[in-house]
Amino acid sequence: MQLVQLRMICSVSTSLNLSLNHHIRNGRIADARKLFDRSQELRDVATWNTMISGYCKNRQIKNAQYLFDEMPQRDVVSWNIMLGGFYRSNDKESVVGCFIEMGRTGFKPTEFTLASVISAVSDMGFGVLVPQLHGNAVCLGLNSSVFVGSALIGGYTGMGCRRSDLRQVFDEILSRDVTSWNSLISGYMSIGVVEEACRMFGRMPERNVVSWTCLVRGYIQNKKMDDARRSFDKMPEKNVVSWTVMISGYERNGRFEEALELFVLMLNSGVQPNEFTLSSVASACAGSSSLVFGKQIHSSILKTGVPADVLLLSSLVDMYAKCGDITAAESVFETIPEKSLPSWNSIIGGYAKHGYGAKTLEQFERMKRHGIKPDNITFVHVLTACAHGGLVEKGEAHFESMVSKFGIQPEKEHFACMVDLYGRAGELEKAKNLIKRIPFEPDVVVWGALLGACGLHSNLEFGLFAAEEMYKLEQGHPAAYSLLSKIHGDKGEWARVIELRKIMEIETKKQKAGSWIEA
DNA sequence: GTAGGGTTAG
Repeated sequence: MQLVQLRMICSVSTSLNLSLNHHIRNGRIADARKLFDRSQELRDVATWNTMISGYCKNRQIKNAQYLFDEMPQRDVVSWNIMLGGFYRSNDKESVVGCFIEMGRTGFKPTEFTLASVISAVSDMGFGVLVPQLHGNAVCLGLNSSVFVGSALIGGYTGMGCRRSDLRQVFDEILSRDVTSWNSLISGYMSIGVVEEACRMFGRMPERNVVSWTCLVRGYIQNKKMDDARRSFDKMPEKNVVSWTVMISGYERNGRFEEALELFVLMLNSGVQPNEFTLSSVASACAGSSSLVFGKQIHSSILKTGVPADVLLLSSLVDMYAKCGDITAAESVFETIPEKSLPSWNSIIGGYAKHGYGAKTLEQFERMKRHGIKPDNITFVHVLTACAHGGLVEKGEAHFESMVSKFGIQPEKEHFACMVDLYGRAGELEKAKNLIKRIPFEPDVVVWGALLGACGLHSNLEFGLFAAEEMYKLEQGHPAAYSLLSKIHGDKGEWARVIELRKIMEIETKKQKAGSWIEA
C-alpha cells in the first residue's frame, strides 16, 4: 500500500519537474518559481535542483544560492549545479569554497564536479593545482571522462605545459567527441605549437563551426593573420562568434581598415553582430579615427536594440575620445549606469589625451569615490595628464600612491611619464635620479623622455648622456640626432650641428634601405 | 535535475 502511494507521488513530482523545465527552457523563470512555490508537497530533490539550475542558467546566482541554502536535503547533483553556476557567473573563488564545503559534507566528486573545479583553479592562476586534481581524477577513475579531459586540457594549457602533456590527457579520454578535439586544437595553439594544431585539425573525424573558429583564433594568437584569414574564408559556415574572432583579431593587431571592411562583409552576409562584435568595431573606429563610421555604429546600436553593455559603451567612449569628440565621449560616459574600470579608463584617458589636466584628475577622484580601484593603465593616464599640465607635486603624490595605496608596481611607462613630468618642469636632475632608481633596464621611451626634456631646456650635458644611452639601445634613432643638433644649435656650436646632420642623414638612409628590403 | 570547446577596453 505504502509503495503504491510512493509511486504516485513520484510520478506527480516527475510531471511537476517536467513543467518546471518547460517554463525554464522558454525563459519564463518567474513562472517557474510560482509553480515551484505552489507545489510544496510534491517537491523532491530533482524539483529543487531544476529550480536552482534554472536560476543559474538565467544568471541569477543569488537566487540559486538562497534556494540551495534552504533545501531540506541535497544530493551530489545539487552541489554540481552550484559549482557550475558559480563558475559561469565568474565567481571562481566560490567554486573552490563550495568544493571544499562539499567534501566536508561527505560527498565524493563526480566528473561534473572536477570539470568545474579544474577550470576554476586554472582561471584563478592556480595552475599548480591542476596536476593534483588530475591525480584525484585518476584515483576516482574519472580521467577518462570527456568533461574532465577537456577541462584538464584547458588547465594544463594555462600553466604553460609541454605538448606531450596535452596529448597525454587527450589520449586518456575514453570516447573523444568533437569538443575534446576542439580543446586540444585550442590548447596546442595557446602554447604556440601551430603546426601540431594544424596536423590534428586535419585528422579530426568531424569538425563543426567551433573547430574552425578555434583554428582561426589560434592563428591570430600566433600572429599569423594571413593564415587566419585564409582559414576564415574556407569555413563552411560562419556564425557571429567566428566573424567576431576575425574582426577583433584585425583590430588587436592594428589592422583597423581590414576590421571595418570585414564588418561590412559580415553585415552583407546576414549575420547579426552582437555586443562583442560591436565593441571590437568601435575600437577599430577609434584606432583609425573613423568618427563618421563610429557614429554610424553608435546610432545602429541605439536603433537595433543590441544590448549596450558596459564594455560596449566604454568602447564607444574611447572611440569618441580618440576621434577627437570629447563632448560626445562625455555624454556617452554619463549614460553608463554601472561604470566599470574600462569605462573610467576610457574617459580619464580621453581627458588626458586632450590635455585637460584638471578634468582628468577630477574624474580620477570621482572614480575612487565610486569604489573602483584604478589599475596600471589608469595611472599611465593620470601621470600623463600631470606631466602635460606641469603638476609636479600632484604627479609625485599619485606616483607614490600606486604602490602604497593600490599595490600596483610601476612599469616602464609610468617611469617614462615621471621622467617626462620632471623633464618638462626643468627638473632634469630629479629626472636623471629617477632613471637610476628604475628597478629594470630603462628603454628608449624612458631615455627619449629625458632627451626630449633636454631639448626643451637646451641642456647639453644631460642631453648627451641620454642620447648616448639611447644609442646603446637602438643605434641611429633619428630623434636622438635631431634633438642633439637642436641643443648644439641653441648653444651656437654650428660645427657639431653640421656633423650631426651628416651622421643623421647616413643613419636615416640606412633605415630607409632596411625598410625597403623588409617591404 | 548537472557538461566540456570559440567572442569585448587600454
